[in-house]
Amino acid sequence: METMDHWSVWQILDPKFKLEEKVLHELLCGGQTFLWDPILDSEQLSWKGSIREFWIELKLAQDSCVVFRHHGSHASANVVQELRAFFRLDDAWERLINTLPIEQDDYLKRCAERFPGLRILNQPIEEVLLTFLCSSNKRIPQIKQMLQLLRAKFGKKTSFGYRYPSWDRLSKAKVEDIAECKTGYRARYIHGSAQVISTQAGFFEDLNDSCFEEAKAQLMQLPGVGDKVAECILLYGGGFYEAFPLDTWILKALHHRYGVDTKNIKKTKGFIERHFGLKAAGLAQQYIFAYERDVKEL
DNA sequence: CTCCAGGAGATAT
DNA sequence: ATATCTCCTGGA
Repeated sequence: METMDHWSVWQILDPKFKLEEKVLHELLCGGQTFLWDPILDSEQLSWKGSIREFWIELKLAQDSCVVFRHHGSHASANVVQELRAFFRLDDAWERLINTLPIEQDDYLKRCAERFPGLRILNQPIEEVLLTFLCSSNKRIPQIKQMLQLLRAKFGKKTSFGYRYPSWDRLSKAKVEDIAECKTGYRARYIHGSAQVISTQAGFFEDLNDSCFEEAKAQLMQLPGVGDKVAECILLYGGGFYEAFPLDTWILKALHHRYGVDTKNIKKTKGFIERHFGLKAAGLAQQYIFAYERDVKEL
């Protein structure tokens, strides 16, 4: 087998897009996406992963600029466009942050200062749905493994790897075959969701045309999609920054840092809306999540 | 060995 | 509404 390792030259993504190493790592390996692996080559850290059909390597230049190279024969301009969308470079992050109570909230300020430039990535919602159907009761390495197996078994093969499987393909898969991908009881969720999606034409298109509440209700009709998973899908795949996934880390943080009675989900959601607002609550969640996993105090 | 992790769903109160 | 139990798997 011939392995033509055909990589483009390294290029700057955007001269204004600079990040610290720990922030880029958090973005690519912190639980938003599960398609990137850190690579340590000759003391230079980089990350290899994929976005749709593109296979990409990212690293930081001396001046902290994010640089990339890509595999295969794609035009660099297309990869740039894809990466700009992925990192949401054209979103007004500064303005979003300004809607958060950073100045009145020392804790949130500390979180934000620990991960400057942290943002919400933009991923295909149909991929994010599969991702977070796999996520329940699982840690990042296990979720990664499940997705890798699912892609290898049901995804389209490309010259460099496997793409995310289509929901059409998953709808024709047997539960047992999905379970072989170490998905466990989630295999039923994936299978069941695939059945619903394949019988509802335009399922994902309708989500894009819906408001947050409507889209959430639609998603929660799918087996395996509860409140937390729905909020993840809407935040990472739907671009709804008001979404605020309540996982165990965040619940612990809200309880210990703000004294919220997190046993009471309604009170908790009320606090979130009052304190963080609806414009960028999801971004606040991301800062807090990254911070707490980093400091491991709770 | 036991425990439980970045949950959802069913059941019982 | 709220609490408790079970559901696969793998790592501590």
